Amino acid sequence: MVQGQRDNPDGRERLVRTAFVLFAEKGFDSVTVRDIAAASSVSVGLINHHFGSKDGLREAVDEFFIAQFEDAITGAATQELSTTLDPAEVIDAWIERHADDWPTIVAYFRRALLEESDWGFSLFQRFYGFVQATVMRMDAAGQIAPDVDRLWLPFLMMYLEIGTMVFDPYIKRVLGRSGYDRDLWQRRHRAYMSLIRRGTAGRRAAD
Amino acid sequence: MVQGQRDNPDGRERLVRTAFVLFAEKGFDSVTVRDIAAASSVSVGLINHHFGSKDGLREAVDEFFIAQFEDAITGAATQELSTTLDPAEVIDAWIERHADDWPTIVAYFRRALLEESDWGFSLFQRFYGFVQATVMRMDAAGQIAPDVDRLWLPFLMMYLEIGTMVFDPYIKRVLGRSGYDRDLWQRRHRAYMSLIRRGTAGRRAAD
DNA sequence: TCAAATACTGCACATTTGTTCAGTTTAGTC
DNA sequence: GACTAAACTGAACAAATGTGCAGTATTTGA
Repeated sequence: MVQGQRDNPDGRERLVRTAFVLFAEKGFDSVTVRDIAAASSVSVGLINHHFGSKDGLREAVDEFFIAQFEDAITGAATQELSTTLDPAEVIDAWIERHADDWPTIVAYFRRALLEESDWGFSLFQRFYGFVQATVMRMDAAGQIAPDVDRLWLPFLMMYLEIGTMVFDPYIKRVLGRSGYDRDLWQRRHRAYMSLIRRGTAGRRAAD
Repeated sequence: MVQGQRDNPDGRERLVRTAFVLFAEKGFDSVTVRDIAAASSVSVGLINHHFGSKDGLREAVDEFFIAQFEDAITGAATQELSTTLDPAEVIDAWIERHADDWPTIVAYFRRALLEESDWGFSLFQRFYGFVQATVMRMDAAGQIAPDVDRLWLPFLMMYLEIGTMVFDPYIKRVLGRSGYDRDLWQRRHRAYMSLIRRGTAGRRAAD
């Protein structure tokens, strides 16, 4: 039936995957239905047949993105929390697994944030909830000094987490390579953890 | 003659200021020349008369923005560095002075960064240079531990600085008010300084 | 094998949008 | 007050773009 179509890369699915890449690259408004149809090797009419409108296609692509993103992020998060492996190894494995789609996912993520759509907000909110949970866990473990601002800390940590996603195109131009290159990404993770724990100066009291 | 026009808010200047606000609110592509002309109470033709094209207008608006932004940022930075006043007072004065234009400036800044245009990159680069200089100054003053990653630190600090600019629309929806509200902005600044200096745990060694 | 449902095509249409340009108004100069 | 240059207008134009739809091909189920 209709659902069966999603298995083989024909028509509907090819449109979604192609549109996903094009939207990520150029933004929703800058991509025409003719571009998408041509890149998918189908006719323009097929878009409206399956999705009703260009906006309908966008919704489908949004869902597709969420699935990809969710998979990549929460997969990594739960893995990092639940395993006793060396974090560096976990990161390695994660990069290895998402090397291909990650740039597109990041690019799409950027667009979503820029557009201030409702679902972009829900994405932000989910991220916020995740970081907030991390903060509460750290707090319960006594890793956060009493005079640290509990309101801003989660936001600041979010900035640090999302920063590379949002600014990677510029990182690339400053450093000559992506912040998601294996070694750079690992270094970033260590630098991030270090900054969170003890800032730039002095060494932390215990542990 | 031509230059004299810039003094009184007629025609050309009104177009630039209006377009600045509209671009910041909706983005370049989503604003039509007719929107701009109508909001400026002039005819469509005048845009091409003065700027040659819609892109010409954008360039003029970019220049206008840079002037505003430069003024606001570097003014605050130099003031904060050179005065012996309480930083809180400096921030207060700064907020007071830019309360009106700041939201528009921030919104335009968001668009510029997320569009990946060349001049958006130069904006990023300028910011990067500024933060890097701060890091070097801190380093020279011995405020940075030897094992801190010198490559990532400037970027991470940038994320913290720019974060509120880029994500303020979402902050607004999470907290119910802008991160640039007087007290929130002050708290953010303190939280930022604290995080940079000593992280979340322990107290710093000296000072 | 037949029929109905669904995938798919591609042209036509209406709307939007940036640009052009011939004409009009305004402001400065001698 | 006449002359000129610049500011300004607004209708017309062409290109681009999303959508509708009548028709064709393909798949599905009995």
